[in-house]
Amino acid sequence: MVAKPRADELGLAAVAKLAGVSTATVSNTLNRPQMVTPTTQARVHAAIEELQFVPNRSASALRNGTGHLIGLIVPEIVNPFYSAIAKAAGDAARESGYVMALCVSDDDPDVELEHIKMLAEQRAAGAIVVPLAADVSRLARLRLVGAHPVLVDREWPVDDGCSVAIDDERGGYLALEHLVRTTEGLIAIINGPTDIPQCVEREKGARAALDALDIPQSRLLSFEVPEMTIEQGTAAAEALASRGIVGVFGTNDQLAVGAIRGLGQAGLSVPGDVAVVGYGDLALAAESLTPLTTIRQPKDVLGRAAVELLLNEIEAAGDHRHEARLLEPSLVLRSSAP
Amino acid sequence: MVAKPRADELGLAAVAKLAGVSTATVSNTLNRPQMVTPTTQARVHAAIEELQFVPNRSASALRNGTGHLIGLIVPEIVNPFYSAIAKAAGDAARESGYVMALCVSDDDPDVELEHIKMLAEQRAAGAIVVPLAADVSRLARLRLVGAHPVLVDREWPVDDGCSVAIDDERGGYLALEHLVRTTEGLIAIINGPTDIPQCVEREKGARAALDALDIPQSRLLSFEVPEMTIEQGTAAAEALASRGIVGVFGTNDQLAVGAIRGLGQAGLSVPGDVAVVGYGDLALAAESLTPLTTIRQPKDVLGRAAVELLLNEIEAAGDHRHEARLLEPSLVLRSSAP
DNA sequence: CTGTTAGCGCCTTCAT
DNA sequence: ATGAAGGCGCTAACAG
Repeated sequence: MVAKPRADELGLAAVAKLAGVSTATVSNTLNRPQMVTPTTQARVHAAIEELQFVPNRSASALRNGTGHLIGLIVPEIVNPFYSAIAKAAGDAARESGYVMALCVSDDDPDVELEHIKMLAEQRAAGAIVVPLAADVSRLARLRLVGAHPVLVDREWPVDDGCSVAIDDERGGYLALEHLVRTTEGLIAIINGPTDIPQCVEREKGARAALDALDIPQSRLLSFEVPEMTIEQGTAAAEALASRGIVGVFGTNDQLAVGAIRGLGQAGLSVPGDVAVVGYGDLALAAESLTPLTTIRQPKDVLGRAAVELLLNEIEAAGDHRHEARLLEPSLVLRSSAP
Repeated sequence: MVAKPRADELGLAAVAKLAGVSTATVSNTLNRPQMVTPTTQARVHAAIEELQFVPNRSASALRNGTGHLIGLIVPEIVNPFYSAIAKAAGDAARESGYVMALCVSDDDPDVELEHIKMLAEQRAAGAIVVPLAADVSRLARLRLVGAHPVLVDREWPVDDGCSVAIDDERGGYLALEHLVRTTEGLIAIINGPTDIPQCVEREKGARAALDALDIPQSRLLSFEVPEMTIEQGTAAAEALASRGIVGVFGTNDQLAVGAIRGLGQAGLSVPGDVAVVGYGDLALAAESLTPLTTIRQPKDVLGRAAVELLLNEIEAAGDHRHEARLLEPSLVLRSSAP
């Protein structure tokens, strides 16, 4: 048989040779230590050290059909909500020995699809997806090559995978519950477009709080704005100022911060005349001139949970029940609505 | 010869069989189209479509010694500066067919090292690193396995790789030039700790502007704070308010926004009594109650340039001159210092 | 322009 | 507990 010149010089074979064992033993030492005598392990590790051996994951990925890569597909990354998720998911991935590919779809379905293809080509073990379109069928591509998709902030139309989300209805409930309990009079909800599911859920929760506390729905005035920005919040509050409101629920922190400004410009003080509650607990909320009472979303828990569900699914041999986890938001009290 | 049951059913071989060509032709159609007759290409593509064939990059990575993965190592991601870089780098990577692994070191050298190891194991083609420690020798691990490290925001001690950075001295120069040209009187620079290189550079540039314009250094008062936060900016401005200053240069946007608040609390108006310039052009700057004049850092250019340098180095056969690129910041005029 | 063939480095059954 | 050997899917020589 012809000798393999390279294999003896680098790679697992070289380690085996130096340690005086076979390649299988080296592989076992690395992946199933309990199958190898401690003494042998020590010899192997010494050889690894000596040769500066770095295992080649492409090779094991090829051999095993799947590797230690997972993908995270998000619409944006320059957005504290998503970057917090990315941070948490990346930490969890690393702790489990996985590398996390960052895929920013930039609100473009074509880009999202391109990322899905690339992850499929890399034979990623799975992907955590904050999907753009209601149509999640394109994620099927991933299943075709053995990658497991996990949804964030949306559930599967048919029970076809794991998902994690934050209970937006509950968040809306908490916000309004606080406002009605601490004020008497008209409250306005400044909300984004109704084609954003989160906006609908938050308002639904807000109105549910009214019902639960036996308060007429007429106490809550809806005000819809086209964009969820500070400017729109300011404009909305200026329009609302003359209506005699005592409370404002901005369905994200930008709207709420804008509302505080608009109220101020209209001569109303926060929280003296009007209490304001936001949603999201971005840095913006704490850093605002009058710190914002808001709904905190457990972004880190969300990110870690997504990875956890994904790894569960990967490691589950064949028996695996998909799981749809719903996380609880919480109220953070600050000056704007004490 | 014994038949290979699997290879005929999926993978490149199956495509070859269906298209009635050899595996080499399929490979060529995919990677060197110019070497294949258009007619044949069409047949191959039809077969690919038909079989829903997804090439396996682990296999080609193994074969080629390196794959289509690059890493981005950053200290944080929940920070608009780094997330903007990540966005740009990720876009550039995707456009070139690379997947980008996000590695957040969380200001921990051990975590950074762990990421380096993992990228080495994956045989990443390269890594873009915003390094933590002054010691970049650990990046050598990457070179050992054929991965090319590119530094961001720091140059190589010895000319041993490519790097990109933003000219902080120039930024400081621009900030102070603007302040001295639009005011008359004492200016304060509120700066972070001198062990942060960027802080030193920015102040150096600020003082260089004074020299260049023949203004005595005594017109610029240095004020150092332990942390570059809004709170510290506020505190600094309050302390400075009684000194009769007419201008403030906050060496990041947080300090500048804080300064505006502190000045306001001391009864001084911005820009009426005092002009304020920040640094960074974060969303915070534009969204501040009095929008902030600041120094814009070309974060997107930085991210794309890093990938460009990296790919240049990867694709350069053997002849490659390392490049250290320095990017120009610019002044963005807003209300705080018109 | 296209076909044949020999591994890339590792893992895992099968034997010992 | 350890050794031997085949092949994962693909590419780059070389032949034709």
